[in-house]
Parts: sequence; structure tokens; C-alpha cells
Amino acid sequence: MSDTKPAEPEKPRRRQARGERRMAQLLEAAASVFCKVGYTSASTNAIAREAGVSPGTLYQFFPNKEAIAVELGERLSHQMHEAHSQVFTEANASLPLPDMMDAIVDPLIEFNCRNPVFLALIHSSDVPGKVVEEHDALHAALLARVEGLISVFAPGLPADGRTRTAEMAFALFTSGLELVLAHEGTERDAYAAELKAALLGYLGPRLDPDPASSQRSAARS
Amino acid sequence: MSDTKPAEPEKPRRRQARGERRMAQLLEAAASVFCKVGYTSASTNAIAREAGVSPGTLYQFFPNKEAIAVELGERLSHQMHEAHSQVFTEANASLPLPDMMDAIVDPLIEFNCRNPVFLALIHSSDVPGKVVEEHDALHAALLARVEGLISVFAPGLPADGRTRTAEMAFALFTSGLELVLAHEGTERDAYAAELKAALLGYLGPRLDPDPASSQRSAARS
Amino acid sequence: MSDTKPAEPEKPRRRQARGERRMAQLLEAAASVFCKVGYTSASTNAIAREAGVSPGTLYQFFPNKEAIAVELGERLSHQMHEAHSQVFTEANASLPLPDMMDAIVDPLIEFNCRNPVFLALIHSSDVPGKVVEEHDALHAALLARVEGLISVFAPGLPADGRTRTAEMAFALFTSGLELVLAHEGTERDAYAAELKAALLGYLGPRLDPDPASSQRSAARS
Amino acid sequence: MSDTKPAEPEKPRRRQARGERRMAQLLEAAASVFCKVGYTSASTNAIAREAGVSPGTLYQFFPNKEAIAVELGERLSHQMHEAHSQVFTEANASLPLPDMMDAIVDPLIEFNCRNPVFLALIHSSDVPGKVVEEHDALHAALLARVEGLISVFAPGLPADGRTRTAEMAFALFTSGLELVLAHEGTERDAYAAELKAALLGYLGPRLDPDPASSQRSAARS
DNA sequence: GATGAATGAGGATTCATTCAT
DNA sequence: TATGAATGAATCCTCATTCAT
Repeated sequence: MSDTKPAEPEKPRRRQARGERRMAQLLEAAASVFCKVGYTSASTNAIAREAGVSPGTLYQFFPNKEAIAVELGERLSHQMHEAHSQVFTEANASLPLPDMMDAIVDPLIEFNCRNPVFLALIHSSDVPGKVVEEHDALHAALLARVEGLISVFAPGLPADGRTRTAEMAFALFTSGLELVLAHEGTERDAYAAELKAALLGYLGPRLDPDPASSQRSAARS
Repeated sequence: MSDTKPAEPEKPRRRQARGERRMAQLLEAAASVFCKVGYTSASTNAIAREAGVSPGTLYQFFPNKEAIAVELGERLSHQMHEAHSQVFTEANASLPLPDMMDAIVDPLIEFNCRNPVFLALIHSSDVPGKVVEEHDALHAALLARVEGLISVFAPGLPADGRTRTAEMAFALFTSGLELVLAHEGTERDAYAAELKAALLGYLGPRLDPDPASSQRSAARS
Repeated sequence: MSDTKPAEPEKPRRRQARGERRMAQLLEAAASVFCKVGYTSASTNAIAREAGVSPGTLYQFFPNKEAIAVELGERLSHQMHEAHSQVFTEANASLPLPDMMDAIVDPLIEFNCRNPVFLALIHSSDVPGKVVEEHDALHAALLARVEGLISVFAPGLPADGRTRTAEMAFALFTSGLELVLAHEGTERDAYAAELKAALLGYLGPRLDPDPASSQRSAARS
Repeated sequence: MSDTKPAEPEKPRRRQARGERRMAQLLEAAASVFCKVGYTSASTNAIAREAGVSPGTLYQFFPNKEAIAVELGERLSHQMHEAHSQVFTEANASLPLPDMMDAIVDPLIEFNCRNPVFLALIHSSDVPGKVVEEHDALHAALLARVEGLISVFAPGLPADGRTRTAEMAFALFTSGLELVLAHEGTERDAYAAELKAALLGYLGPRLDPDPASSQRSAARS
């Protein structure tokens, strides 16, 4: 019993240093390839090549192509969550709606401009009928966040209406985001403005004029 | 209507008639396969199999896979154009905005519900960055139509703003359409309503209160 | 309707001439490779190479490696059946037991010497626990034949005993056959004699001294 | 018995003790994997995983996959030898033949039921033609033992006949053993009886009615 | 026109083995 | 000594496309 692991909790796996780096490297390479050719057309060999490693190495870290996308999606999801969780502060708690929209959407746009794979991943389960299980987790998680936001700002909506509104708003956002990412410089900004206008136009009439701030703080989680 | 071969009793070239039938057969099969697995994952062999012909036959009508999508897109585009060109009549010329939106969008939704490939094709050039040349023709054509409509209803918009508005409205429409197609029955209707609400919310503030009917007739082309 | 096949039953597929030849060629190549390295270690690429065709061609005729083995097994099974069905004639109906054994086993040995793959295929589902479904069909078919023979010569055996006897006799035969095939010339003959001796020694005491000839004729099917 | 390291309290080299344990651990894992998927399909990575160690560790003890099988085979061979060397005692020296067969074969069957890898290893050089060098050592050793036994009980046989008889008996035994291992409970016992009957039927007529006991004692080596 | 055979590069994935740490 | 990362050739199989018949 004593030789199979003397239960020292601080060294479960030390050598992961190199491995952790490789994993990041592979995810970066995958991001690059996914952006270039899309998830479906991306080949694991191409990802490995882009990362400068052999195909076998890739499979030491990921069991298959999908796992790469999933891990990438989760990491970006967390990053985005962190970057976005500071949105609801007292500072913008009672802003007028357009400014509120800026406060919410601008960081999202910025994040996605810095991480264009994210959109590629969201679109990766693109075949409408064939839902790819694992891929949909990302979609579902994001949708849940949107639905949470909506339930804060429009608490009066019934459940099914809320889901539809969330789906629609999410669809609107991602498709607008695609336009934003397709342009650069001032054009990009102009499209960002369009996107926010569209969201405002769609969601504005559905929102409560003044939701309680206590409800808003609940959305911080 | 006249170009779809309404059974002319003369027999100038029966081979071409048969060829036309084969082509339609292949396009139908392609539509089915594209819907099932998406353009990228669709194999020409699968299309030929679905059509009940050999791979060689397929290549007698289309030089490659993309040409199938292009031809399919063009045909559907024409069909949609025909189905939609009757929208602007005196009857709905001066309807209130929401009814006008119904009059414009409902036929489009209906058409896409009957021809779900269309959306698959629009999304077929899925990689945001990598524009696939040929595929984009469809996108460009549709966009031009949207831009035409917008220039009718909002003639005050400058050219670049009009393009952006058109792109945004088109993106909004296609992404909403995806939701519509993903549901059935009353849910589908509800999503259609949501989509129209989004379009109204986005476009409403940009539209002229009363565009001249003469300009409207120009949109029929 | 008339162009999709005017129902002429004599030309369902004509071009199979070349294909049929290829198939035989591939099966021959597979036989060779299976003999050389065994089923498990045989690669489809190696089979294609041996047949002088590209990997893709192989897959035009067989969906996977197992299908090759199955088809090969079935063809050989039929051949053996034909070569063996003439064993029961009046000539040897009432031979003494050892001569009867010669009459039955010698053609089997000869067949297997001419087609050594057969034994390789029988052994192909070799992992004891993991029964490979399709492969077992061959095993089951052969076993059934053995059981049939036994029920003719030893009609008094109960069902479970008959199955066990059949399994044992079959195992004995195949393992002895392996020895036979491993040698050549007079050595081979000597091993064949040993094999028959073993079968006689095992089955002799179980057999009826004089089974009715009517029952024997039933085994010809 | 003395070579299995019966816990000597001195500590000349503890590393080797630990190494010995690792080795046993690895061999046990290999046995498990070989049984589950067969030798050919067993991967060294799978064995290492089953043993709870890294691939590198495995290669610190064995130069390659085959060496694992060889070592495993040798150890089991020794164990079997020990378990079997006590068979020839005065008690059963002059038993009637069937009882003698029980006395010899039953322990072998029992041993193989407890160590099913053994059979897997014997069959591991499965391709009849392609003798795998190292693997055959096991085969040769076992065969030699069988030949020894036969030369005791049938001293009159000429050398080549003896070899053939030994090969045949060995083949018969291993193939019957496979059947035994494939069943459980009373079925297993029934197959064991069948196996012994087959061996008796084959070897019985070849054995001397009363071999000298001095010769028997020679078989103990 | 139609067929189906042929191609061969490329896809995901595995595996025995080696090596830096 | 143990680890786990690294390798790269080899595995099965697919696919867009071509070609002889």
C-alpha cells in the first residue's frame, strides 16, 4: 500500500508542466486552424502540424478532434465569463438603456474580436439537424447565460417566451458578430453599432423600464 | 414559369429533356443530402446514390461538387424571386409597418420552410474568413435584393449605411430563419413572429414613414 | 417511369464482368495475405497491394476487412460442401469404420491443403472471449455440419452430448489439420494418418455399429 | 520453490525486490490484457495502463512486447511444471489407464482454468506458417514435456512417430482445453471429460500395457 | 448518356518504442 | 526508477474525380 502512492497530495503529476504548455500550444494551433478552415474541415494532422508536433502527440492530450473543440470552447467560455462578470456594477446599474447595452455588449464584442475562434466554435455544430452532443454544450451554456440576463431585465416574461427571446437574441448576436468580425477598423465599429442597434430594437420593447437592482446583482454569478 | 418547360408537344431534342430531368433529379438528391449532413460533409457519391445514378452520371452534369450547390442556389433563388415578386401590389402598398413586414417576410419564411436547403446553401460558405468565390454569388445576389428593398423604404440612407443595414438585416433574417426551421408547428410560428419582431425593431426606426409608391414599384425587378 | 428501367430482367448489371474478376482477384490476394500473416495482422492496404490495386478499389467491393473474410469463408465453405457432398455413396455406405473415416476425412484434408486460408479463417475469430459475430457464422456453419454427421452415425446421443461431441471433434480436426498443413510430403501424410487415428479413437466408441443407410442418405443435403 | 524469493529478511538489494514486484505487477496486467483481447491486439500501453504504470516503466523491465509474453510463458511454464511434477507417485503408478489419464490431465486442466493466459500464449503465435521465434520456445518446451511423457508410456515408438504423437496429443489437448475454458460449471466439467476421452482414444492404443516404474521416475525432471 | 470500376491522397486514430526530466 | 511526453509510420477507410466500356 505504501509503495503505490504515499498519499502526498502536492505531487499528483509534476511533469504536466511541459504537457500543459503543449496543450495550450495545441489549443492555440487548433484555434488558428479552426478559424482558417472551420471546424469540420480542420484536420487533426493540420492542427498538429500547425503546433509543430506529430499527430501522435496531439492524441496524448485529446482523445479526438471534438475534444479539442470542447476544451477550447470551455476555456474561452470561462475567459469570457470572467471578462464579463464585472459588467454589473453600481456604476452602470441605472444607466439608460443604450448605455446599458454598450456596457453589456461591448466587452463581448471585444472578447470575440480577440478570440475569433469562439464564433467558429459556436457555429461548429452547424448542420441544423445533426446536433453534435458535446458541441451543443457550449451553445447551451451561452444560451443559459443569455436567458439569465433576460430573466433579470424582463422578469415578466413567461418561461417559453423567455427561451425564445433568448434564442433569438443569441442568434441575432452571433450573426451580427460575424459581420463585425468580417470587417476592420471603423467599419468594424460601425457594424458593432448596427449590432447593438438591432439588439436594442429587438429587446428594448420587451424590457422592464426599471428592474430592481437587487435582481440585477443576482446576475453577477 | 415559361422556362420550366411546360410540356411542349413538339419534340426538338428529347435528349435534353431527359437531361433536364436527370439534372432536376440530381439537384433534388443534392438538396436532400445537403440538408441531412450539410454541404461540406455531403459527398458527391452520396448525392449520386440518393439520386439513384452512378457517380459518373453526376459528373456528366456538374463539373464538381460546388457547381451542384451553385446551380441549386440559383434555381432556388429564381424560384424565391418569383414567389416574392408578387409581394408589392396595390393591396399592401400602404399597409401599416407590421403588416407590411408580414407581407414581405411571411412568403420568404414559407418558401424557406418548403426549401430548407436554401438556408443550408446560404450557410454553406461557412468559414467566415474564407470566401468561397462561387458560393458567395448567392450571398451577394440575396444581399443585393435586400439592399434594393431597403433603398426603397429608406431612400435617405447613404450608400455605406445602406449596405451595412442590408447586411445586418440579412444576417438577422438568416439566423432567425434557422431558429424557425429548427422548430415545428406552433413553436415555429412563434419563432417566425419573433423574427419579424426583430426585423421590425431593427429596421423600423430606419424606414421612411411614407415612401413613394413609385419607388416601390422599382423594387419589382 | 419508362426511362428509369424498363424492367428487362436480363441486364441488371452487365459491367460486373470486370468487377467480378477484381473481386476474385481481391479474394485471392486476401487469401494469400491471411495465410501469410493471419487475419488480425492482415491489413487492407496489404491485400490491395497484393492484388495490385489501390486501397479505394478494395473498398468498392468490400465495406471492410471483415467482409472480405466473410465472403472468402462463404465461397470456400460452398466449395468444400460441394467437394464433400459426394462422399456418401453406396460405395462407401457400408465400409468398415476406418475406411469410412478415410472416405470422409481425406477429401476434407485435401481440400484444406489446397485452400490453406480456410483454416486461417476458422482460426480468425481466435480471441476466445470476444466472439466477432460475423466470423462466427463460418464456425457455426461448419459445426452444424459436423453435428449433422454425428447425428447420423450416433443417433442415440442426446442433444447436448451431441453438441459437445461435435465441438470436440471439430476442435480435434482443426488442430490436427494445422499440423497436417505445417508439414509436407510423406510427413504430411503421416500427420493426416495421426489425425484420422485421433478422430477414430475419439468418435469410434460413440458410433453406432450399424446405422441405417436411410439416415445416412439424409446427410447429403 | 526457492527461486520465487520467499521473503528473505536480509536486505541486500531492496531495489530488486521492488523491481520484482513491479515485474509481477506488469505480468499480471499483461495476463489480464492478453486474455481480454489476445496477444496480437494487446498494446503495451494498455498493459502499462492496466498495471497502473507509465509506458516508460514497462520498457524498463521488458525490451518489447514479445518479451513480456515470453517471460509470462516461462513463469507459467515453471508453475505448471511444479504443479505437475508431483503427479507421478507410487499412489497412481499402477492405476488403470483412465484413472491415470485423470491423474495426469486433471491438474493440467485445473492449472489452465486458473491461468487462462497460458492458453492465450500458446496460441499467440497464431499464424500457422509464420513461426515467431521466441514464442515458439514455449511451444517447444511444452512439446518436449509431452514427448517425454510419451516416451515413458510408449517406449516402443520410434523417434519420429513419437514426435508426431506428441504433436498430435498436444494439439488435441490445447484445442480441447479451449473448449473447456469456453464453458463454465458442469458444462466445463463435461468438456473436460470429453477432452480426456479424446486423449484416451488417441493415445490408449499406443501405450504399453505396463511400462516399468523406473522409467516413470525419469519423467519427473 | 450511363455505368461502375479505379484512383490515390488524405482523413482520424493507434501503437511500439524512445527520451528528457 | 518512474514518468509521461514525443514520435512517425501504419491502420482502416473516404472522397472527389476520371475513365474504359
